[in-house]
Amino acid sequence: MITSTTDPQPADFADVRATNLAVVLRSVREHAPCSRADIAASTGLNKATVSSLVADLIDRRLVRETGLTENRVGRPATMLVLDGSPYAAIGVEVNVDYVTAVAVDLSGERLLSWRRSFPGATTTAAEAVATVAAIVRRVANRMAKEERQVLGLAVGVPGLVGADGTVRIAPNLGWRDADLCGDLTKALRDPGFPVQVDNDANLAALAEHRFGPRAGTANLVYLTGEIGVGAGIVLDGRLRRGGQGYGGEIGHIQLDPLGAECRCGRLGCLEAVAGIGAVLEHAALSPAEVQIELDEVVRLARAADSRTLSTLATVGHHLGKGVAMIANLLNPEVVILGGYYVPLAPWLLPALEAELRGRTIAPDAGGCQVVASTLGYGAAALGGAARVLDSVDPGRLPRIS
Amino acid sequence: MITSTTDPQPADFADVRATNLAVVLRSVREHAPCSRADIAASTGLNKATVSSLVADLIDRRLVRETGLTENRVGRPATMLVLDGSPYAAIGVEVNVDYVTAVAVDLSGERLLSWRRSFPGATTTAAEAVATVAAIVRRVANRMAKEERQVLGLAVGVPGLVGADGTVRIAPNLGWRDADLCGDLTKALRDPGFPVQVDNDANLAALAEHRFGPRAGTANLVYLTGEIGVGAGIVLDGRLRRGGQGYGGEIGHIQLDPLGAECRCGRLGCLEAVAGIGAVLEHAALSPAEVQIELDEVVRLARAADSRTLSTLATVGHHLGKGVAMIANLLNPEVVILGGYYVPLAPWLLPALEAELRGRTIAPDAGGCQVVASTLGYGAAALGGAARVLDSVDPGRLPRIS
DNA sequence: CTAATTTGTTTGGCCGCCAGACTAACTAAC
DNA sequence: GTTAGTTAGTCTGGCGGCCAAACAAATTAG
Repeated sequence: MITSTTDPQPADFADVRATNLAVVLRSVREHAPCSRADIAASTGLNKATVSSLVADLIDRRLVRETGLTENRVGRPATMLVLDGSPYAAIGVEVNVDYVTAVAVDLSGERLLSWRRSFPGATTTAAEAVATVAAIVRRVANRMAKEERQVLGLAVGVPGLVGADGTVRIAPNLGWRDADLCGDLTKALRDPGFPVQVDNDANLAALAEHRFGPRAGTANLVYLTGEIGVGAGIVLDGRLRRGGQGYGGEIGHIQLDPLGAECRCGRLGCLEAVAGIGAVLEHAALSPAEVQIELDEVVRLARAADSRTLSTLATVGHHLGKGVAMIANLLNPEVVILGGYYVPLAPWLLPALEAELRGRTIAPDAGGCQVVASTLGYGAAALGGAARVLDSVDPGRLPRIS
Repeated sequence: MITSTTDPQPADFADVRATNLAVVLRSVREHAPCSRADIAASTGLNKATVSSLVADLIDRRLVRETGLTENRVGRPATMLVLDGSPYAAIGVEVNVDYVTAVAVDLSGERLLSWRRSFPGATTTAAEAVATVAAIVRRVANRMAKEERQVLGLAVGVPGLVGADGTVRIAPNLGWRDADLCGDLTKALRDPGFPVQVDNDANLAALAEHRFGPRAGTANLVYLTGEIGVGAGIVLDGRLRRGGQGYGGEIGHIQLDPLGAECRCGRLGCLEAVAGIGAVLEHAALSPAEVQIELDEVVRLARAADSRTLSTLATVGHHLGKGVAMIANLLNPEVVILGGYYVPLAPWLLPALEAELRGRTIAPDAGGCQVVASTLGYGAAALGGAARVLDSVDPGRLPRIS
């Protein structure tokens, strides 16, 4: 049955068509290369209907016929794949110490992936807008050169982002009430594509949900391991933001009333006792510096330096407390550690898992697995692109025929 | 656009029809009494379509014409209301100290509401099945006498309930791996209606979502204040259970590493430091006894007994920590305190709110309001009925014409 | 070369929504 | 009391999209 997520809206034929277009497009994405007959079989749609829908998608240049078929009995099938070439989606992540930009095509192929150092903590929102706009212009130009139409841009920011794309508070960037979405649109001067802004953890969760090794997992939580710690929550297959869009703010939940002081002024926040700052000796600012310190920590851990191992175990235990909260409250299938947690995962996970299993009421932690992200540092930016792709409504794209 | 929650399923005309039937039914429920023209205006459906859909619903005895109209210019309208009479939904809550059963009609009118003491802590699952079956049989007989068809039964239990209706663990009842749903179905011997089992907090959240003063709020969390504490989480308009259905287990999240020992063996669980047991002098077993103690606490609080006020403030502060976690992670519009918290709310809320506001990163706690439930002790049972009503697919009910 | 097999298109039918015309029933005002 | 105005609900025809089934196409097996 058709179920609308919010207020039930009446349906008509256009909806049926749009739904089925999306179904077929998704089927191609997941099973490519595949034939029309395969699609009909796997979706349950009639062969004739699939033919019509595929023709529509080909008209819109979302799908392409690729050569013929294998050697087997019967008429050879014309295989279909996503047509990556005519479109691109751009994702950008602004963080405390770096900016990342990626562009992907419809099939999720990464067209480019840039990362540059960025003094976020000392940059105003207005300056950041200029920087991001410059990067986006360069990406857009590159896409134009490849004759790709840019479908949209989504920017991830570590902070509270309202539904309208306004950054309410970004503690680690020092921004308040910055209309990033509006200003960026203005700075790009009629960019010809929609601009969205979202929380970085939300976008990273989307990236895992679409591109990660556990893609498609209906319930997953992504934990950013940047200077700040945030959670992106996917439940029942969709990102959940809460009423005002401020969900996932796990970083300032108190884990230890006697813990270290957090930059937010409270004591023992998860971010303070289990953030990357609790691992590194002193808070470095440039990603290069953080990277150097991080490499050093990894080296020491490999060398079984006892002080390092104990620090990492402590952080792992604290992180386990946070993950246990998530597991108890939300019971996700997977919790994914991202950012700087990734290289440290081998030493964090044992303590984390012990804590998790000891603190969850459900047996075996409710089946909750904890893994390190494999998407690299650009997860949030990639997630921005994923969000753009998610918002592609196949029925709305221009027809060429 | 039509959006399916899980894997996208193809749509056809039957789906359009089913969707629109549900839209019209819901419109009648929310705006009753109303005319066909009202429905067309509020849903955007064509007048002709609405007429056809309404005729269908009348055939299925879900909707009834009720007299004519007021005095105003133009042709008088024939008003429509939900036809409560032919159907009933049954909800039951099994808890540590009582069992509640309610039956409601389609419009949510309570047909009956029973509550009886029940020694849950010393009762095996098998005995409970017999007790519940007996109650349900009596309710079903009563409904049969009123010539109502029972649409279904949902039973709420304080514990982990799997997707198949198996009670994995109910700590406060002492049950493990009880196939409550299956056994109950067997005990009822071909009841002629579907039987579901769910967590009590989940059902109570559904009750608030459908029948409470904040009905329709897209993001709300219900906190049970029974012997145990659990959360029911509604996000984006639907109950979210997580991967295995074990979400909402907030009761055993550690709030205070130095806190009192919980019956689960850990220290400082929310349930131990902010459950009803932390308010009452000693854990009483029968609801009558709990009620007497509770009344005494309320009396003392009214009389401004300093020890009582300080106890309630402490519990309120702890509860505030828990609610702050929820607000930070999920950003709901409302958190509803239920069960035994309700009569204590006037003294709990000030401390709770102070803690909440101090611990949430979003300004003004992300717009999160905390209120006491007004649905009474039968919230979970009522929610069971709500769950049955939610699963009513208007297209599936028999046509009479 | 024929049979078997599989793909994808064509045809006709059906169903449900919509727009607009039309009928129905009432109020208001002259 | 008659006429105009207003609102409710039904009827008709058209359209769009899905489906079943027949058919055409392209290949392998024997």
